[in-house]
Amino acid sequence: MLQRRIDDHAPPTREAMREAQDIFFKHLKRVGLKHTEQRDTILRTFLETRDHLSTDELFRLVRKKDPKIGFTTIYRTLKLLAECGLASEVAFHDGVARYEHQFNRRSHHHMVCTDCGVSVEFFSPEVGKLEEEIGRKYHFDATRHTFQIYGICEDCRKNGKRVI
Amino acid sequence: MLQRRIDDHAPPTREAMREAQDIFFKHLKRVGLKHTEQRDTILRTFLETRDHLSTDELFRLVRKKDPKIGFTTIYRTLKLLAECGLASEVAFHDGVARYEHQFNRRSHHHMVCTDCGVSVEFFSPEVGKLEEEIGRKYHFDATRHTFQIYGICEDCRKNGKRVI
DNA sequence: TTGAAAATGAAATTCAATTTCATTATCAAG
DNA sequence: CTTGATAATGAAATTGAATTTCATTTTCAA
Repeated sequence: MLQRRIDDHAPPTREAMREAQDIFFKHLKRVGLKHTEQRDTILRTFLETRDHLSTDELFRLVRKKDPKIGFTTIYRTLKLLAECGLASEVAFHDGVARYEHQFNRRSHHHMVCTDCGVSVEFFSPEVGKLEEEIGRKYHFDATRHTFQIYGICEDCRKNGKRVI
Repeated sequence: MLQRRIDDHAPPTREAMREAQDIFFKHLKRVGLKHTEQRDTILRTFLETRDHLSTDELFRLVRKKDPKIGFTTIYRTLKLLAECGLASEVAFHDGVARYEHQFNRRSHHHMVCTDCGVSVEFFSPEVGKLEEEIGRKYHFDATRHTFQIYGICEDCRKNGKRVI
């Protein structure tokens, strides 16, 4: 399913980029991995997006910058980025894993159109509080949550049922 | 990943069972499908559980009652049950789709231990309100939501890191 | 009773996710 | 600088849940 976003998109500043690279390479050092050209290219490409990218979609973007970088490396690098908090997985239940970058982003959630796949971000601090509260109540060490709302967007409602 | 639940479990009354069967067979009729022995057995088996079952797990349970029923029929019947609201999919992100029955169940959410897989239900009416509110704000016709909290349960925290 | 339509289930297929492995690159120590 | 141990890379193979196919059987309205 196609994955547009209807929110605005500010490209990262040079400074933000350097800060993110710093986080990534400190993480690599910490877990005994190496700094490579490929990982850097992938990180930079990823930060320039604000979409919800599947591994394959990021692969296509990275390929424009360096056609020699393989799918497997994208796949593994996304896992590393998720490990150090620069990326997070968003599960929209359309059969593929998607990632969005989390650098300098406010905590947010998504509402997804089940017809055309478009998503909107929304902000809802209550949900974070709920996580903490419920965790405490049931003696879980709550680490994260997922919250998505599904429905039909205005456009799809107007245009009627899609054929494809 | 194994999927225990730590909530209580009341088996369905004979009356509840009949009511659910009624909903299912009315649905079948409505969409022009037929009433079969297999579908009835699958529904009854499903209602007797309150776990979060993968298709394969339900298949194993059904097989005890009628070893001739195949996996494919379970798979298709679960989709039908979801269509008429008797089942709903719960995505715990452990790589398999799970279903829980929704008949005579209060609206609830799950908190899942990322170590051992155990889950607890919790009740949080605020989340439903939030769905409605956000939908209105962004002009979506909101139909459903997913909300899960992930963390480490008390047992796993005490026992330390699992080996398996 | 009957025949058109649907259901069944074993097997095959699909496809994203993940692993394998031979080759290449990184980098800390000398 | 070397060097060599260790990790990274990427093409290809594998995995496994989800889904489809298809020949046969069952359902049920007329």
